[in-house]
Amino acid sequence: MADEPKDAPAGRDYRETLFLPDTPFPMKAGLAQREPERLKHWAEIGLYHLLRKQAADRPKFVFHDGPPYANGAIHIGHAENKILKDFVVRTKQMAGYDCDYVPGWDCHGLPIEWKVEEDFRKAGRKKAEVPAVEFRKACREYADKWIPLQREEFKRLGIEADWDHYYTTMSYEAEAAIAAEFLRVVRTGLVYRGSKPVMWSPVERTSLAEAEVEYAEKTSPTIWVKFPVVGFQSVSGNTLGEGPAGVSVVIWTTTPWTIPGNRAISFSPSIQYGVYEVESIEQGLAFEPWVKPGDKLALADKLAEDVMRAAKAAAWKRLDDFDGHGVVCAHPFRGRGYDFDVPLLSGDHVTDDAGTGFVHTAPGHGADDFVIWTKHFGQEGIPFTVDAEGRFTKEAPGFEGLEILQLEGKNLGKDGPANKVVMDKLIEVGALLARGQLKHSYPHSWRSKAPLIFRNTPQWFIAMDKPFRDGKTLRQIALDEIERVDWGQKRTGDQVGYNRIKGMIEDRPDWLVSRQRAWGVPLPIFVSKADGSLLQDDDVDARIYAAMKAGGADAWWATDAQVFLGNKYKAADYEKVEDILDVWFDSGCTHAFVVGNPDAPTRPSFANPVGTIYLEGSDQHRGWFQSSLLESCATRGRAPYDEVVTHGFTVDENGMKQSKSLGNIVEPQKVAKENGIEILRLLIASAEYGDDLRMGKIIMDQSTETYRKLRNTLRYLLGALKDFGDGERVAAGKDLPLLERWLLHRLWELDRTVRQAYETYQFRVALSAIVEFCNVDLSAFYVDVRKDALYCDAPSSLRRRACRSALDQVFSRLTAWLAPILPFTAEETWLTRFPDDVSVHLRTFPETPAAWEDDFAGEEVARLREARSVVTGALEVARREKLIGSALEARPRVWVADEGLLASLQAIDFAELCITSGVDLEAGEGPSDAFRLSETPGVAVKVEKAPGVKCARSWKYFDPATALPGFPDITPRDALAVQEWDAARA
RNA sequence: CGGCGGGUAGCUUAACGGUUAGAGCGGGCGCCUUAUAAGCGCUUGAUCCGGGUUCAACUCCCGGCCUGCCGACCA
Repeated sequence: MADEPKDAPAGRDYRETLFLPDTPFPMKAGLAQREPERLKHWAEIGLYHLLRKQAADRPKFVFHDGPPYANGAIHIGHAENKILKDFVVRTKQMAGYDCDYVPGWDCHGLPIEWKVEEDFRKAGRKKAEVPAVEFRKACREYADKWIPLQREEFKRLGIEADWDHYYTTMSYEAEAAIAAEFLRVVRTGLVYRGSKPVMWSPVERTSLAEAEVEYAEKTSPTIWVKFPVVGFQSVSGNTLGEGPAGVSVVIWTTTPWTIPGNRAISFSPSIQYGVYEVESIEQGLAFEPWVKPGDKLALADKLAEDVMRAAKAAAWKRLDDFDGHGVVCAHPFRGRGYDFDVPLLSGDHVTDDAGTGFVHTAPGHGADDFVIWTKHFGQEGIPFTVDAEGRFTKEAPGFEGLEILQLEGKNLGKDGPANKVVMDKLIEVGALLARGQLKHSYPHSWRSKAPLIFRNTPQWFIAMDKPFRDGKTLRQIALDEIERVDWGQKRTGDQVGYNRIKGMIEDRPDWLVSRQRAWGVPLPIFVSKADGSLLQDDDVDARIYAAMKAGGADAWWATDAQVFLGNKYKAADYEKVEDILDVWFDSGCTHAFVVGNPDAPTRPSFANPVGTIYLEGSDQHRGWFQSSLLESCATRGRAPYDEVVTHGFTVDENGMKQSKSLGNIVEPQKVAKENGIEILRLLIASAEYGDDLRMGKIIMDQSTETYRKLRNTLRYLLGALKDFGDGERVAAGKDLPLLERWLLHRLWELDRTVRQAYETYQFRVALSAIVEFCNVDLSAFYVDVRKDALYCDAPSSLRRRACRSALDQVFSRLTAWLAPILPFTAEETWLTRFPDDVSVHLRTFPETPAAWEDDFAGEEVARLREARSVVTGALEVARREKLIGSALEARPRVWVADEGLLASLQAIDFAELCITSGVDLEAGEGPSDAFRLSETPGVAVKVEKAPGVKCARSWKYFDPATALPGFPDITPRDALAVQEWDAARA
């Protein structure tokens, strides 16, 4: 083209003289392929270490990673969690902190134990036959297999972290630290031995988790048993009048063997009870019923008839109301070793749907039973009536050694003699009212299919309500700390998280920390056989810690007790506890061995932080938030965090839980492969993540659209800023045209919005402000208006230089603000413009000069845009009427009633704003047939066709008489630009 | 069943006891062909249901429906 004769006045193709956007930055992102390449590049330049090095002197902000469980491929919930964490870490880093991120894994616990057990079984070995050390080794290997796999999946999400120095709860160091932490708790005096009924399989001699239990049909005996009333704890409120003489409270149960364990009877205050007297019994029976005329029975009114029929009574009458409050009964076996009182306790779990309305309560053999008993009497008085094999102990006098279930032979798992002997004894003492059989759903082991029992077992607890530190209890300290911590108020402005954790800590029972399992950290304690006290000795503790640090938790089992005890104590005098710790205790200790004490951080970037944050799903109020809080309050008297941020869960597009059976699972790996992970990151950033996060095709498509818009905006900026340099820059000031003053003002506003939103973890607020700015302010207005100047003005034009200077500032901020959310695209954009720079992620958010605040420009342009919208509306009508196509074909006549607005419009090039080839401004209301918008009164528009000829370069219509010599087919402005262009290439 | 949340256009969301419930995306209809698998304009479309408080309710209260999380050997 440059070879074309320059004196050819007309017909010259001016296209090459335009400054159209020009950039190698592709419109199509190709995220799925490019993201892995970028990750590789970051790994090669050691971005993580560059970040640490660069921020070494900055204030430290601690982000402590809650460890996911090292089992299975990551799912979308992991992705949401890790991506939100990444947003926090990156925004903090770019806001000027040193925000280190050490990822971790939770390794102990049942799920892995199950898997490993299954592997052994497949290899033909039962768990009981596998030596503990070998079993634990297999568990460790199992976890070790998953960690690198999950790590790679997390990396693929674009998470910036110290992936080479992650923590695990099963490292020898961690296991030793966890044990040491527990010993610290022991020193507070909060650890005690109590008991609790658990699901127990006598056949397998083990406790079971709820998930190991399945329910199956079983036929059980049912018995109605009389408990004679012997007195009252309080005389108030009873309506028996003449007293308790001769009345029996009747209970019903399907487990006769639990009668020796009975310690109470539960009733409901909302059920009507009465005292019923038997008048006659059924005749002609093949046996003699146990019920006799004259028997006085307390029963729920609604169930009295059922009971009487079961007992074969023929006639009865209701004597009086019966109120259970304060009533005390005798155990049916009173005088035979069961001489305690059996109180009636008021409980909400009691119903009158079946039975008698009174519930047999054996606190060692049922969950409800245990709860109601401990509510009234604590751990006192709960007997251990059944041993590990399901045999009665000496605490069931008269029944010692009897089996509940058969433990061997063909009838393994069938009823043993216990039920029958107990029933015979009840008959013998005259306490049995009736009996029968019932087919019902009953818990069984999912492994052996044998029936289960609830069995009271000794367990270790951490006391919530025992004063220990400055006279305060663990519950009080935790509640005090809850007041200090921000539970998301900063983000949401509500008290939901605070209320939730507070309610849980207020209500929770003592912390049950012992488990009868294999894969975990032991309770490294010795119990005195003489008095049951816990051995507390610094030297012993030190030996335990050293051994575990060198050999892991295995050292506890592999080492002879005497080695730990040293010379001071005799192993024979102590019981070495074999239980393992609740895995929640493990993860509750991560603050201790990952972040460390303020005075002994595990790494420099954790020293003296200005704040510490935990961010997890809201289910962790029950889990990690709570266990970390309690552990740290017990050992350090303070919460391990200053802020807790929570998120909801990922559900499908209809708001339903994602599950395999519903087939509505979105896999992050698949998203990365098909859409690119930035699409997912954008989706998460645009959601109110405190609520549930919906995932589905429509939402992904929308996120893709948003991505396109952002990418195209960045691409346009790159194209428009080609070869922009400091020499061209126009500083902010009075010289700046109104539009650029306005644009900088908008950046100033956005800067505040974005910073504050990031500061309060409201990524959605920041992102929507950015996206709206790109759509509404930049694309649909500023860029559209300034395109003419950008493409057609001479490079020396102040207008064009001001425009490019302002766009340069836009570029600087957009790339920074988007970097935490779209780390790949931000990097691609930044390095496209500055290929010699290292990384956009080493930047901080650019400071925005206070001088950019320009309320006048802000309001003025807002007014101009209102007037503009009347014109564009009018143009649309003209277009429909085929008067014009392109806006440049029009020259609207605009009547403005408001003098101030008219002056504003006259002060600028309103035609440029409307992208028309001219505009005629007139004062006044205008003719009645002019176009108006009701929301913008006082502005009227009539569209007229632009006169003149179409400029061959800028396509604006102009008066050819004004053309410069030699350039008859383009406007004077274009002629100057072409001259400049030609001169530059002469 | 109990505890704690959520329910605003097709989607992501804003709003406040008080104009006509705001925006972006999408959809529809056009324009442009100088951001072109782009850009511009116009347009469509919503407070889960039923009561109550109030001059006024998406907002506060009660009840229902749907839905999510939690509910001691699951993490």
